[in-house]
Amino acid sequence: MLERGLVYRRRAKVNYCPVDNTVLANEQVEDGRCWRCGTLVIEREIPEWAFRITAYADRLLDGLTRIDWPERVVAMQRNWIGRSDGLEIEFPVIGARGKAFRVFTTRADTIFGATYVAAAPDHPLIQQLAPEAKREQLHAFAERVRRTAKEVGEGAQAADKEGFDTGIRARNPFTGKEIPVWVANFVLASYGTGAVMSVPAHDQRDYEFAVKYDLPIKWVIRPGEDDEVTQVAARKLVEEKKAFTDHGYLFDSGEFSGMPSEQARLTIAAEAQRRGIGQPAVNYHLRDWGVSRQRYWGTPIPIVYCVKCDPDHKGIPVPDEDLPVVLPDIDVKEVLTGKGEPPLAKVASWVNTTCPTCGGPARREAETMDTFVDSAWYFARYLDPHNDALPFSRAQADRWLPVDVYVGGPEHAVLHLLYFRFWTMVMNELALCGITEPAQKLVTQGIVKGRDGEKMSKSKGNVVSPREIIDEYGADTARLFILFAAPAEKDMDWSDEQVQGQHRFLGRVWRLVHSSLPKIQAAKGAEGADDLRRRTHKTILRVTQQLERLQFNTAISSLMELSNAAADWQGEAGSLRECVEVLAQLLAPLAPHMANELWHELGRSEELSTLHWPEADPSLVMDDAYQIAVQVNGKLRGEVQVAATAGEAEIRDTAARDPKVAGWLHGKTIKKVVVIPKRLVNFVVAG
RNA sequence: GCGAGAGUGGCGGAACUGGCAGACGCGCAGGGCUUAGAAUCCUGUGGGGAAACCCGUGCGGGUUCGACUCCCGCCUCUCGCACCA
Repeated sequence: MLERGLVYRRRAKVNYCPVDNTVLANEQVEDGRCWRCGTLVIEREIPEWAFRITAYADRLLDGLTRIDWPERVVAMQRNWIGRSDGLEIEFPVIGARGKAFRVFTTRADTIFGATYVAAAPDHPLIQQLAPEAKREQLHAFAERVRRTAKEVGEGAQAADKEGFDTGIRARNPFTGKEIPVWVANFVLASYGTGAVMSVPAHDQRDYEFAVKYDLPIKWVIRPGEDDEVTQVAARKLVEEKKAFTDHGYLFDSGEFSGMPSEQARLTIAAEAQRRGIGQPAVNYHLRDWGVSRQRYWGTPIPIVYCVKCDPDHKGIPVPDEDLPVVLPDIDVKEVLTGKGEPPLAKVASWVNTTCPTCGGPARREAETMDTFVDSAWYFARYLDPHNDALPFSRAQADRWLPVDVYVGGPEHAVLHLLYFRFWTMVMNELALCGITEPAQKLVTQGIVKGRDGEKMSKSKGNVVSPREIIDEYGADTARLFILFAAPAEKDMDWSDEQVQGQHRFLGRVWRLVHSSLPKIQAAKGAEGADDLRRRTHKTILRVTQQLERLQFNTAISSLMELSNAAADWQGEAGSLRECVEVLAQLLAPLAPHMANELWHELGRSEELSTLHWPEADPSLVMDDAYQIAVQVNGKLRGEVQVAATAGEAEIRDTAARDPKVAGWLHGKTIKKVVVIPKRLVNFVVAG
């Protein structure tokens, strides 16, 4: 990856957690706080290693259309990558030859309405071009913005809009008018070009800023081609203190007047390009993935520094034959200073090494990688865990990958699940595997909430451990409870009563088998087609399907139904035997301990997980008679039994003869009869 | 504000592709077993009504013989993102 430029060392402002004493990636900061401990993150400038995930931004976006992942996760990733297509264009500075503010805009169609330029307070041109008298104030303003941003936490509730006239003047390249250049606290140096063209009439943010500082507001887009419509719209917007941000038609925009927004955007961009003052540009919200961590636990970064061969401190990769670099076996506590220094730096015997190029003394990189690096590819290591030459062999990768169904939590949508996809694309590029997407289907399971209905957390003290149920009722009950309570992808509430309910179910199955034993011991094999056998085989079919679809809750209720039917059964002992055996087999994935125990009680010695899954006998899955609902004008009026072989006419006649139905049909004209085989008959009558 | 998802009994939740709404479980009520309890078993359990029946899947319309399911317009809730130009 180093050779391919996919990992590089940079000096950058990083997110730093002062409690965990480590750097965090952008994805690992939630609302300005550390994802792990919730501490407000501070900004620090530390050199670090970073993965060039941004080089994959478009591939990460494209791939989303080819995988079967929940819409929610797909949307979050799309959002996070945040591709934005627009135009970069220059606003020349008046009185400073050759200097210009480059701005990024997605709304080139509104350029005739750009009445000022807003730059980030620390934009490089500001200090350089601002009049002498203003420099100090500008500097103070930039300082203040930086401090507030830190206090509020980046991305937290936005501070009030604040700005400052720099005294610099620029020219709107399309209107030719002189406009002021302001600095504003809402313009981010790290996004786009660090400066924007402000169109207060058509951008809410610019509008609020312009109102506050009394800057001109110029309308250039109107909702229709008609003046009157525009007047009405404008009045309403002024009343609501809103900018008109929709697309529409241009006016007061020179030769572009009358064009619809979409067309104008392209035409204006082309014109800017023709004049050599701008070109199309794409921006992403996604940043490169900073992976250096000042921790012990993590994969060592396999780089050494040699003063002689590498005076710029760029790093020399550890040669393949010396990989992997493993962590030294030390007592971690002894090297922790609590000051955020990498613990490994304190381990002289490990840090000091020889340079792979010149053989002279060298130092190892003492920082370790983000542990998300490990989780990005562990799935593939399972394919070939004993391979000590490669992460895994290509043959195994081709045989197994991609993962068919991956189960995880939605809270990792832009963390693990993003890195996971990126890493797979890199592995593909390195020809380690042939796939570009690691998991075809993603299922996001819900979380179990505490007894108070709140998300479990140690600080709230509402954590319920599965251990509690396991100790009191056993692991089978614990499993059934969790699976039964709600569909897999839904959050569920903890419920002590439901736990007991599952325990009772297992008790019923246990007693069912034991009370059946004397009856079925001497029984012949199951034969014929009685109700219980039909039910047994239908249940096989249903449960198999439900398990494949991960509908564990309904699979369990199907088993409950079968168990209830078996308990009531008065017929053939052979059918009962078959039923309880099947019950044990179908229960095996859900409550394995009890299922195997029962299997052995039934006189079978195998381990259930080694047996073939039961198969339904097709002849027993079909009924030879059905209960059919009878409606009159769409209302349920009766129920009749008809043979499976009955034709439409026969079904209709049987239904009409039913005494209850006949009462409703009496004296009416039948206008239409709808017959849905095996389900219902509907008589449409009048009069 | 933007994006995604969800609204069904007292509760968790069922209902394949438009075809008997409420499966299964919990809870509750009544009963059996027991000196009593625990456990367990049986019966009942959407609302109204004595009954025949009527009403009922967030609200209002629509399509259809028939709508929890499809269409249009709202409301509420949950989650995610949010000064990204």
